[in-house]
Amino acid sequence: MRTSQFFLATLKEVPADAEIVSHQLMLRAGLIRQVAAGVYNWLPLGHRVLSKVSQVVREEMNRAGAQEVLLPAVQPAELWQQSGRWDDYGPELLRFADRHERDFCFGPTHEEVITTLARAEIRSYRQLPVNLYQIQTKFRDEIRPRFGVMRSREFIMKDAYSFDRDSEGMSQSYQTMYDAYVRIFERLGLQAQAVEADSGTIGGNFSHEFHVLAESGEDAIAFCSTCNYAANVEKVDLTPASPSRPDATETMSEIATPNVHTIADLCNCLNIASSQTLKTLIVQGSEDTPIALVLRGDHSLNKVKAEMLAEVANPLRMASAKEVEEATGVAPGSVGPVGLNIPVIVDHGAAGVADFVCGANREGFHLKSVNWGRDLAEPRTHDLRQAVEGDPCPTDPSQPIQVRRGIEVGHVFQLGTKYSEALDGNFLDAEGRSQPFHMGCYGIGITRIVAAAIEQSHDDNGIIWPAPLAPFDVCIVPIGLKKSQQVADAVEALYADLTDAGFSVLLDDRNERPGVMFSEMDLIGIPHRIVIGERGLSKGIVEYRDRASGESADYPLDAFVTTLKTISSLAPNTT
RNA sequence: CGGGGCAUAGCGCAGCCUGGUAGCGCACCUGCUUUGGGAGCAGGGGGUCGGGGGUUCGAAUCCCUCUGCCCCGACCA
Repeated sequence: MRTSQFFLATLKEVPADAEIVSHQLMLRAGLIRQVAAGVYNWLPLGHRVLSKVSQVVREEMNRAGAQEVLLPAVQPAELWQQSGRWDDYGPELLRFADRHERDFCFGPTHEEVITTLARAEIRSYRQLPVNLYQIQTKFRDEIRPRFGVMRSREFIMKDAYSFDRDSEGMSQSYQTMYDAYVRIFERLGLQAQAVEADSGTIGGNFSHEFHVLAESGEDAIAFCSTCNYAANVEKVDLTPASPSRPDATETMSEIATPNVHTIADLCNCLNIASSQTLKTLIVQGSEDTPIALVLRGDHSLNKVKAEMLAEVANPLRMASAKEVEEATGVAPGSVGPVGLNIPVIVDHGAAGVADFVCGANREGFHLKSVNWGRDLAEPRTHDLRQAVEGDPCPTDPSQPIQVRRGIEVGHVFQLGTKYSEALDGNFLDAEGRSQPFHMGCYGIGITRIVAAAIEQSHDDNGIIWPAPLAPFDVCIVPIGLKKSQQVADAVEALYADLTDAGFSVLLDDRNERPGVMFSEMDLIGIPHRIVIGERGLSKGIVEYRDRASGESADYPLDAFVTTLKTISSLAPNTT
């Protein structure tokens, strides 16, 4: 490809709306352009990268025994009504009606469609197991799309669904996919980490996320420093092996705290640590009654854990100020567990504090030196809080966990029979009995991977593509192309030779100044650069430069194709 | 959905407070010069000032309204 023919759309300035480096560079390098909030055009350069990602994913899925299909993007409401998700999925599901006023949605995921397909076509255990996948555009009407294609509303996802006769088979299919994912991220040149995860709204009971570690990541991942435990912080179990609490040393008293409604205010006012305070959150109960959740002042509520409680509404909803007042008799900010006549569930951390400070259920007052089992009943405890750095590792409690940020690029779930039961996805087993499929589902964010790769690999000059993702393998920058027939001849010959050797080559044949060409080739991140000018040609050499290291060296022109083959095969991430 | 902000040339912005000729840098076009890290000089093109309504002799500027986009929070792959 020649730059004079190629749709290059680079930007010198950083677009004002782009926050994170991958978004900035994707716009500047001309990979994408925004069309609407969370909706993007993929320009030729970006599309080439996208194709590289898809191709690697496709090859590894095929190798793992999965078969590619293409399911519809638009799905009828009935399917979602049957699974119950028409109501459960919420406003994130983009819904619309056709000309006959029939309801449809734009698929955010495809469990319903695939299960219906399997129900129709798979009748016998002899046909199992099956794993079907697609690479397709999804739409999720995110409340707040941000960070470019990192969290867009329209995005491309590889989603696979496995069908097995029993849970052992499902576990095997799951493991096969897990292994395939490890290979995929390795081949893509990404440093990805598998972590234990919550299965969220997709449902199911066993799940791992694959994360690319990056400061800009939206998820927090807990690692153990010694064992190989790694989990989304939402998932970290903080149930203590042996609950303990210091003895009470003081007598409870009520103190005036005018205008104090936050933990920070309270700590300032009384000059105490937030770990010595308790906060009381009122949430909607699963019946109509509100529930009080009590946490230490310095801890925060983990929604996933709260939602696991039978008496808490799922999804979790915080009570409004008005509801709090109706339930407790006082406005938010003054609520405490003492004398509360709604159900109270206390986090293990909060249950371990003695002589604590909490709201007095009376405007302008707090209680001080409060103790469980004395000033109020021994609490009903549960694991409710978000893990933080330094919490004990669930596998080896003697070790503290570390918390790092990650970008979720893949997620594997064991679904079990949730969808097959809801949608009558059954087959006949060897005894002729009807059984529901044991399903698994496996997602990879194709578009997000492009952004994640850039987050992980860039410098001040632009993108540094891992070789397997690069839109072109090598670029040729001629010096004095229009002036020197010698340069023009050498460039054309090398371009042809490299192309014949199987490299994808970008030849900068514009009449630009060298600085412009260097800057743009750096920005778009081509791994290998060759500079050809009269100066070198007179000695029979060309200059080679490695984008990642910035190191350059001169090589003889006549054997350069062989040289580049050697160099590129030595690079850490080769195709 | 709550809170905040922005909308003026392809991009980045000024002008608005205090109403009166729509501007700057980059990009773009032409010419000359230049050619190893986003060139110099000269000339040039390009804007319903997000839409609608109002106030006024006169609105980018003041008022009302709608829309879009961005940020913070709750939500999520």
